[in-house]
Amino acid sequence: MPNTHYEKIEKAIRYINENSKTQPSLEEIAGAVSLSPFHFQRLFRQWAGISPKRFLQFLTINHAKKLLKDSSVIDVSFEIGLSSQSRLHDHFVTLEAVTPGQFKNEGRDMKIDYGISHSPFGSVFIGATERGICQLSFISKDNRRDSLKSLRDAWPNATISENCSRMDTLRKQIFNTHAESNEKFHLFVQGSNFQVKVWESLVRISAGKAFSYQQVANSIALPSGSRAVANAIAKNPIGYLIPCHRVIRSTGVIGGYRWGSERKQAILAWEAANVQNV
DNA sequence: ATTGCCTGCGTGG
DNA sequence: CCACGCAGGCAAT
Repeated sequence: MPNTHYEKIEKAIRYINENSKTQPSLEEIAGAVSLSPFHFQRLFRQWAGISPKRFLQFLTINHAKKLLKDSSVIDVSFEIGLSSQSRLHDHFVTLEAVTPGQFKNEGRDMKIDYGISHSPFGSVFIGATERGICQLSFISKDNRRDSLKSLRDAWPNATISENCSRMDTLRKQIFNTHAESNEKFHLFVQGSNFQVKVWESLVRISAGKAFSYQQVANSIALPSGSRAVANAIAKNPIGYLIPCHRVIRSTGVIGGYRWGSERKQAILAWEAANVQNV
């Protein structure tokens, strides 16, 4: 899956958003990403496993509203304490967290590997300690350096070294959708108590579902805190595995995303396509 | 579907 | 403490 595939997808989504009023045809969209309708079809089948037409349906406001309606309530009845488990696609995610204060005492001589690899949603920067994955960010050509910088800023005492092959292996496991993988991932994050609480509730949202910021606020018993929740979500250091892309506006608008709203839409539609294949 | 006004909250100084 | 800004919500159109 070359990176150019995702770039085309993203471009198509942007074009659709910008021309939503005129309801562009498939031919028109294909033209906007400089592909023949035939190649456009093939690209989508390869990338998402579904036709562009189906894919477009997953991008509509109606579909998003339906997701919100079907999702009901996040089950937050996990054990109190800083760990939680969730099924995500065909693998499990556990979350371990420290507050910045705790980290100050424990965080000496920690080792972090990092590397850049290629996902269905563009290049990813992944960082991992012995205790778990501590960063996953999507990168574009103009922010290549930022991910490494934020890793260094977050873990100033750590020994950080490049290990592309480890991250490439990890990347394959993370974005693998085949049922036999059944991988387990351990995440190791640093955040305020509030942030961690919010991130934990995100991990409990399974693929193919979506919640509004309001619903997440309800789930942590802070019904008036939707904006604070949005703030906390925006600080999520581990994209995709902490599925902040599954939180959208209550109106069905996909809303903002740290790594670009189009990418959020792409991931959601891709998940929708994969879930229904199960 | 789009605007504009409103909110309460955590965060950082 | 207090001021700030927010990846939001909601009502009106």
